[in-house]
Amino acid sequence: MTTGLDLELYKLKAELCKTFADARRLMIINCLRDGELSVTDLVVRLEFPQGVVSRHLGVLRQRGIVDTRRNGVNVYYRLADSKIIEACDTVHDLLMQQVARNRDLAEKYLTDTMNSKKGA
Amino acid sequence: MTTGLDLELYKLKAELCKTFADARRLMIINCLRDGELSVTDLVVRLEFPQGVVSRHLGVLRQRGIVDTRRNGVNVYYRLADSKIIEACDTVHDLLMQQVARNRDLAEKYLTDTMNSKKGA
DNA sequence: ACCATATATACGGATATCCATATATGTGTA
DNA sequence: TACACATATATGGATATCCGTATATATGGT
Repeated sequence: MTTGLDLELYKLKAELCKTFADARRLMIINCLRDGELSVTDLVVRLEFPQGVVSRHLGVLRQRGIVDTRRNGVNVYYRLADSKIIEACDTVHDLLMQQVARNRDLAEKYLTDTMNSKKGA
Repeated sequence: MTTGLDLELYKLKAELCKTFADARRLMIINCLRDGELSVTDLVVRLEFPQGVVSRHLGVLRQRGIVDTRRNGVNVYYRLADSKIIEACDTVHDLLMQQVARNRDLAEKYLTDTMNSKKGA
């Protein structure tokens, strides 16, 4: 059977998710949504220490999320694949869905506790 | 400005991604794709130790990815939101895209090195 | 060659994650 | 109550992640 290979596949997917599992990396990706930016551009916009920006860009580069182009002393980063934006948007939608569900739950809970004091 | 709030938003998104950033959790989610399963069902299918399955289910439950239903001694888990499957599929597509890109790079590299020995 | 700027990496410490095993809890039944 | 089964959690250790700071490297200009 292909059980062993399946595990490998899921490990790769998990790696990919790990790449997105950091708030600062997500912010960097969002900055690159509309086109390439240099490291300094990102440092100015995000106000993270330069070393931090570079380190996260290194992670993104290593995992194939961004591509680079050097122009003189500057290095410009851009998203490697339009599907990355799609993935981020899906995460956004999912989060919004969760927020909505939580709101509904909260409302339901409050209503229930007003009608009868069984809630605890 | 809304900078502070934005950071919170990205932290939540990162949390969400972290939930998917584990091979075993992704395998559990995949098992639940076609409907609810009990913990024992999952243990049998995945052959992880029961404690491991329960722990990961706990993470998924806590982060709103799965809902539960108890029937006697059994607890049945199901995906909380159809968007979760969508998200997993997007990750799958993204991974496949990366694999394709790597293959193209490999081919290009091999071709280049066959045509001229400049490559190093 | 030397300097200034842009970018990348190395270091040490704090925190989080995951695992395997063992144990606790919860539920139905005799 | 006592027992069996299903599920959840606690413990301790190994590994990974992230940060801030400091330092290294790379490029272009003088």
